[in-house]
Amino acid sequence: MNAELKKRARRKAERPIEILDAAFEEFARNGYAATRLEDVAARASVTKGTIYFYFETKERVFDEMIRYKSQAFFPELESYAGTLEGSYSARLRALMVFVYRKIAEDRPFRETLRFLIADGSRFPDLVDRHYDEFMRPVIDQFRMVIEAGVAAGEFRPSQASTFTEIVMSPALLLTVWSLLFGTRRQIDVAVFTDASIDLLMRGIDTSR
Amino acid sequence: MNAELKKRARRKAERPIEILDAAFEEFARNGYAATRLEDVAARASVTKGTIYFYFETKERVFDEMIRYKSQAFFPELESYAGTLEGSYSARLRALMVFVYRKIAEDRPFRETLRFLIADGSRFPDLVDRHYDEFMRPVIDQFRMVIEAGVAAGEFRPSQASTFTEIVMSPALLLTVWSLLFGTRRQIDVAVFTDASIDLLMRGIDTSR
Amino acid sequence: MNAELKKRARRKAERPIEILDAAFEEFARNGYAATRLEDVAARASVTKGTIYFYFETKERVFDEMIRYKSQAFFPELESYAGTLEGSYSARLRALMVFVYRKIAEDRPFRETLRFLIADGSRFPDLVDRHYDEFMRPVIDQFRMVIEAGVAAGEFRPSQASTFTEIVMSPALLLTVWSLLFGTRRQIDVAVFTDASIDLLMRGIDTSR
Amino acid sequence: MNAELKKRARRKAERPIEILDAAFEEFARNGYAATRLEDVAARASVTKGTIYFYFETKERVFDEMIRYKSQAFFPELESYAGTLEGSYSARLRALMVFVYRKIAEDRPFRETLRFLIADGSRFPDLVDRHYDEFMRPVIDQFRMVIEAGVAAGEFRPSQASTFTEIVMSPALLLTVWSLLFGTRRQIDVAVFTDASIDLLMRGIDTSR
DNA sequence: GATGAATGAGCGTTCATTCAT
DNA sequence: TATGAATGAACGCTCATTCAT
Repeated sequence: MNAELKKRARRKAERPIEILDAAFEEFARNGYAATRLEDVAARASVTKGTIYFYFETKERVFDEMIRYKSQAFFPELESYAGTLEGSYSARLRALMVFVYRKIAEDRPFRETLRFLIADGSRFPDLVDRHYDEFMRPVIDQFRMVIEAGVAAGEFRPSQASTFTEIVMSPALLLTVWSLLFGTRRQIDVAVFTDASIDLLMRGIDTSR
Repeated sequence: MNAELKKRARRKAERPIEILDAAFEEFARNGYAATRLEDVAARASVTKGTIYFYFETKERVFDEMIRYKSQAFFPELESYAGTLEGSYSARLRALMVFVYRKIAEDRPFRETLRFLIADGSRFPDLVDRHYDEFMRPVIDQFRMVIEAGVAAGEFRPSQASTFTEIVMSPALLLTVWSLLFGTRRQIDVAVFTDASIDLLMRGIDTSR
Repeated sequence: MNAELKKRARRKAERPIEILDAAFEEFARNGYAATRLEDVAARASVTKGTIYFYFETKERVFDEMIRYKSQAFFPELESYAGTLEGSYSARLRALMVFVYRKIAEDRPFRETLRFLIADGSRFPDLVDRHYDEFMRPVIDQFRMVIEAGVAAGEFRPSQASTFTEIVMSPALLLTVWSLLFGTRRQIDVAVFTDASIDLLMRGIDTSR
Repeated sequence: MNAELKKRARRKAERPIEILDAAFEEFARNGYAATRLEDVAARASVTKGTIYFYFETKERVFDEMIRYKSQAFFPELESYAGTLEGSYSARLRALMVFVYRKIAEDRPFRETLRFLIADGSRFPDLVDRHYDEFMRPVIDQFRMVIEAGVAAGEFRPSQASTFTEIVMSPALLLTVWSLLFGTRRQIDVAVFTDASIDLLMRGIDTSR
């Protein structure tokens, strides 16, 4: 009976998470407005009323789902960045591989981007948060490596340090591609990443 | 009375277009599901019934709005590409400027991308059409210039010709940035374009 | 050109009839409430506006359609009744055959009954009219023959003269059967008529 | 509180029935298409939403209302038929009285017939069901008695056993009369029944 | 006479939200 | 905690009716 109790307690504690997981799937499938809380409830194996026990409104379910699903890239990134070593070129390459892979493989990240593009105007806080906790840290890490590389004479001085966004733009394209075409026009992430790195590092032009 | 007649006739002919223009604004503001046809009607200064005189369903309004708003980049691109001359490097730069500007300045293009990212799964035909009439033509133009440049020995052989998407990815980032942050974190398109071109042409790395 | 003019004039004169014919078909198919004037118009090869040129409202279209479709049985019946001769038994048989056939074969009659059963409460005048111009005359004719037959000693005195409805009830059953089951459970009208006549004339019982 | 609970539980269980009862009244008054679910709801003292909690569509409300209202004549008839005894003539009379009374007194039966005549084409299953559960059983009972009577030499062989419908046709006339004229031209059921029985048993004709 | 664009009231249906249990 | 019956506002869509041409 103690075991039973514990199981129940554990389940109780996990309820909100189960609901948010279900919400993620449903919102991802239909978008914010077209998702019915009833379907979220069904997917989480609870009833609508239960959702309202844990969350005040549909907006809150969405909001907290996003926060829950998009948390924790920041520390991951920082910690990875801390391990970088060797030439700045190697560091930049490694960072790009890391970020591209994250973006390409992390469905929650991808769908969060979809949510924010679709309904960001209704949830401006989430957009800001996404910038602060994903976009900016990534840009900052790129900038730091690039600036250090320039200082070390390894990279030529260029706009790349002011527009670090450029360096992550192929990764974003990968994401948008996936959001638009799903599995229909899949791009080989590894090869695409290599190509992007190659291009950004060495350029197209031979006339230098 | 002749003037009256003409005005009426002209208005009649323009009704569907006025409705689609209004639909664009409302769908852009709220997304597909959260847009009320009543609001579209009000913005177009007609009543709900009138919309249904011209369009069968809300879906059709959306679909035809997208088609109407995203038409005609293809010929524009082809015609521009036909005027390219000079070194392949110059041609590629010119093409990038042309495409980046289009993407950056054309709100219908931007919002169409938002629509497709948000509700593409409900309108797969529109997604395919967008690929066929925008993405692929752009990619093809880039590829042609790059391959010619490589053949002429002006560009080094690289993955750039197999992953031409990379070349347009900064432009896509510009779009997504705008969709996400609106005017809050605006990027200077001209400078960003220059930077992107510079980077893609010459690369970051100095070690060559 | 004179011919053209005449044709046009004729068509013009026939327009309302064409509309009422079309209305009959549509109302028969869907009932009053579920019929769209647009469909009536289409079937009559005119536009909705034209219907309103000839009829004030949908109710009037229905009303006039019923009057048009159910007219003229009265004189037909009277004139037929005038031709009856021979024994009263033969006259009654002939009258039953005449009435049964009319009911069985006349789709407008059948559908009118459907209309009145379905929407009679909305059109009480039509119901009264149907009674006055169909039900009562039929009953009266039966009654006259029966009473004359009784007076002549050919028929036994019975309730049949007060409840003449009974004599026409098999015909009504035929109608209802058709309205309910369409062609699914068709009854052979001729044989059924004979059987009904036989039964009503001679009875089931042998113990007399 | 226990009383409260019970009352609530009972109400909950009765809700669908209350709705169907209300639906019966409204559909009977206006027909299927012209009935507003809002009025059904009001009559049942609930809101529109509640109806949709119990029934999927307006069609389902109608369908289930018919099934609920027209159930259970079959067993009643069988059980009554089991009690018949005495001469076949007496049995047939008794059966006719039983069926005629049922038809005359049972408003749900009458209105069901109206529904099926009016909207049967939209609900073919209901029409079939009505045939299987009302028309055929009645016909079969009549046929069995008549055939037994013929076998016993009490009835003369006639078409009455192949067209048993004739025997129930006066009852159907009674129904149609009521559907058409309501209380305006009421027929005295008892006397009409007697007259019908008399006529069908003995016939009009004296010339035998 | 005839058209057909336009209206607007109305209805079926949905769904976020509430609340008694 | 959790349920699920109940609500009611809202929205897509329909269609009888009008009216300028």
